[in-house]
Amino acid sequence: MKPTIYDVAEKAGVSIATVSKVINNTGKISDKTKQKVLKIMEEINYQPSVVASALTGKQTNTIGFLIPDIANPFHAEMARSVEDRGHELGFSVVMCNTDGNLDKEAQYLEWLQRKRVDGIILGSAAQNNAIIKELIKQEIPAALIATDMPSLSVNAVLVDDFLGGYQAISHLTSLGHTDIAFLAGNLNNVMEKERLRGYKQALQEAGAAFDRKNLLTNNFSFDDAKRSMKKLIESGRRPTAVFAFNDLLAIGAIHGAKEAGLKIPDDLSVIGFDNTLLAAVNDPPLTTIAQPIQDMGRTVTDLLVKEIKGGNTVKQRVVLLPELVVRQTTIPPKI
Amino acid sequence: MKPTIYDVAEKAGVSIATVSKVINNTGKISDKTKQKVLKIMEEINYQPSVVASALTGKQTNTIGFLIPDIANPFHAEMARSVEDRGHELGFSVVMCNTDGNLDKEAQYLEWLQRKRVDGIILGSAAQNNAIIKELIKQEIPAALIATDMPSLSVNAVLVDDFLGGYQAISHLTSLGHTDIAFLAGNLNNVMEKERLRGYKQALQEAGAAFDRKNLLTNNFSFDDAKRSMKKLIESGRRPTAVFAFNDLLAIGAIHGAKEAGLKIPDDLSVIGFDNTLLAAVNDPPLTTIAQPIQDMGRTVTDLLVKEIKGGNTVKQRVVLLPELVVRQTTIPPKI
DNA sequence: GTGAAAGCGCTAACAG
DNA sequence: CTGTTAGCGCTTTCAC
Repeated sequence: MKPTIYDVAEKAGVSIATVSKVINNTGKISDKTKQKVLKIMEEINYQPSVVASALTGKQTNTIGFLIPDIANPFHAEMARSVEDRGHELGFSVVMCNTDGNLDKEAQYLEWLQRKRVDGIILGSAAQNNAIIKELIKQEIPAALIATDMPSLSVNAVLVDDFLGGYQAISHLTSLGHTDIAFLAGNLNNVMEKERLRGYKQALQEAGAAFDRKNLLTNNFSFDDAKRSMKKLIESGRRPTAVFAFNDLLAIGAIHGAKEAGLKIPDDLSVIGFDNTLLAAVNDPPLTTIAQPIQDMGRTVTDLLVKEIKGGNTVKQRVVLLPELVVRQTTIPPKI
Repeated sequence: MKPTIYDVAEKAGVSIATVSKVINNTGKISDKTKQKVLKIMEEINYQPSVVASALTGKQTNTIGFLIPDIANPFHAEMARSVEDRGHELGFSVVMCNTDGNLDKEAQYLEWLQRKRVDGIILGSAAQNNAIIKELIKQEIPAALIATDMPSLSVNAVLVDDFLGGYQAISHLTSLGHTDIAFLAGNLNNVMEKERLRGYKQALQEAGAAFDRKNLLTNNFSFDDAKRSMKKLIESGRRPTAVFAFNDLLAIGAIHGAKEAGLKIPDDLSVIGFDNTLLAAVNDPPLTTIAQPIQDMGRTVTDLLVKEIKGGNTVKQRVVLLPELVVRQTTIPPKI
């Protein structure tokens, strides 16, 4: 059997209360008994049960992390930084893949509560904020990452998507492009809408007109992006540049364009978003808008833990700024 | 306050024991009281505490998952499938990034035990099996994934690395290559050694000689792979094909080769390992040896859960077979 | 400084 | 069928 606090107490010739105090460094105990207890704990390799202490009202030092899909490099890198930071702060993180599915989300949330996690990071709650409201009502610390919920009082960290879109297009227009396609997803979320706004703004500032036909939607998959790019080009439309919603789609677009006979970047400049591993590894290396993924993960974790520890701290919304990373897929258009 | 079993009991006019029975579907209770209790639970939104029930000896329905690095696509895909399967079986999974660091590993292991996870999947325990022995001694269900521990009695799922190496090289020799570099990592683990064995075997069967100079090591990073490939070529050595330890390294090699002025696959055939997203997305799409990542994750999870539930079941070692996926980076050598 | 004792929310005999 | 009761391992007053 695993040793309990009673075992320690007995062998050390003290009461369990005393042992508890040395474990938690609370109350007053003489240095002598403290050492004695410590020694015994060491000897019998005693590990205090988190379960038992959680039952008495203490925290579980666990946070739940809801993400759409850990296999997606963007989310994986995020998860990595959340886990790292969480661990530094003494928390373990349980991951939950929601696939953006509301039922799964709700199910996980309930499950996490039953496990008494101390707080929850929502990496995907785009569609339904009822869920978050519930969380707030139950007074469970929560924090959003890369999800905007303007009407809610929750800690959140996001990236300035408008600026990201603006930066991407400004880079392109400064190179001389004016006919720029936007390879979006379903355009149903704030992120995309903001980037689109940035796109339009930059276009306008460059004196170029916005052409509705340059707006491509797809289901966020590599293959779909590839297909729709190919189709676009084969249909005769021929923008000189593409701005994709993320690196994966950008690379899909590149593949599609190549299949349609174009050369990258000679015939088509391409810019992505996220700056994941994919962008660096692509050939030619992909110009992209970098999200500060590390910082985002770190920051939400800090925010959440602060709320867990501090009780009623002021909620904040941290907006991180994206950054243009110029690599080799964007050049001036060939006339 | 969150409702407890007492609240339910009181409002339903029964004892807590009765409530407990309907929660767990144990014992015998009349359908009538059962419905009544169920109704109340619904009404006050009662969620049984996992913590409390764990304290009475029941399981926590949590499994720990130790991985070197979730940001690595191979591990991320694995994590995804472990999480999916775990969730299907009613378990949540807490992830732990070890970076292959023994201290971190030990620390996490202790932490997980204190949390009373029901079992642990080791995705990285390559170097020190003392840790696993300890786990076994403590009678904590454990399972290994993609890690060989020949001398231990643990559940494990692995892929036949010898076969993988053999398949890769056979494919290459059948195309006519005989001068094939092996871009490995540090060659310190069984996986690499097995693949090397496969490499040698296939080479020999093709009547080609093994040349020590074709053995390249690196620190498992993209940049390092790129650098060492470039250096090799510039040094005048010029194999007609490369077999890389994983897709990332393969792509690194491609970049290095290109920088050295070679064309892929015209001047150099390249084959990777894993068949991650990277391979599919690379341009040209990378020929690779596919590991059945999904199945591996699913299988370990099943194995572990069976052990958790079943008690003393017979341990097994499941060896999955890799598969050659021919894409566009391997062609016959130009003479 | 230290210990006795009352829970935390739930499960599992054991009675009835 | 249903209820009583004794813990699970730990924290936390409150006495001494």
